[in-house]
Amino acid sequence: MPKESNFYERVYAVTRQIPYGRVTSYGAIARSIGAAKSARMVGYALGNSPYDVPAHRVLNRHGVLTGKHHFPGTNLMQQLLENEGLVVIDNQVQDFEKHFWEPPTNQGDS
DNA sequence: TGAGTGACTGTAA
DNA sequence: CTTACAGCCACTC
Repeated sequence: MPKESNFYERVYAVTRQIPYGRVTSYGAIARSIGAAKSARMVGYALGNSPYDVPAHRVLNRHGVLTGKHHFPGTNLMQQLLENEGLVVIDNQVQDFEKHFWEPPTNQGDS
């Protein structure tokens, strides 16, 4: 039986809620699900995400496309972000704070 | 059961 | 400003 790891499920749930043209950080998602210390696992979970979650909208704390190498293509992640109206330069999102989207904290509280 | 690893973060120099 | 180190949790082998 495919046990549903609550941790992963929460990550997918929050990632799917990221609005268009917005971006967030692994740490922000981790905290929203009550696992602030597991920011690394958030990215790990996205890699295993069985859904089409917009993982390209998830960047590190500095707004850098740390996981762009994990995407198919070479600059697909950057292309997707630019396609949403964002400006990416040198794997870094410009005005990251301005486009930053903070996930709902109620994800960790039923 | 135990050891290794990572799409991170924060603090220090 | 950049570079370096340690802590951290969940997962896989």
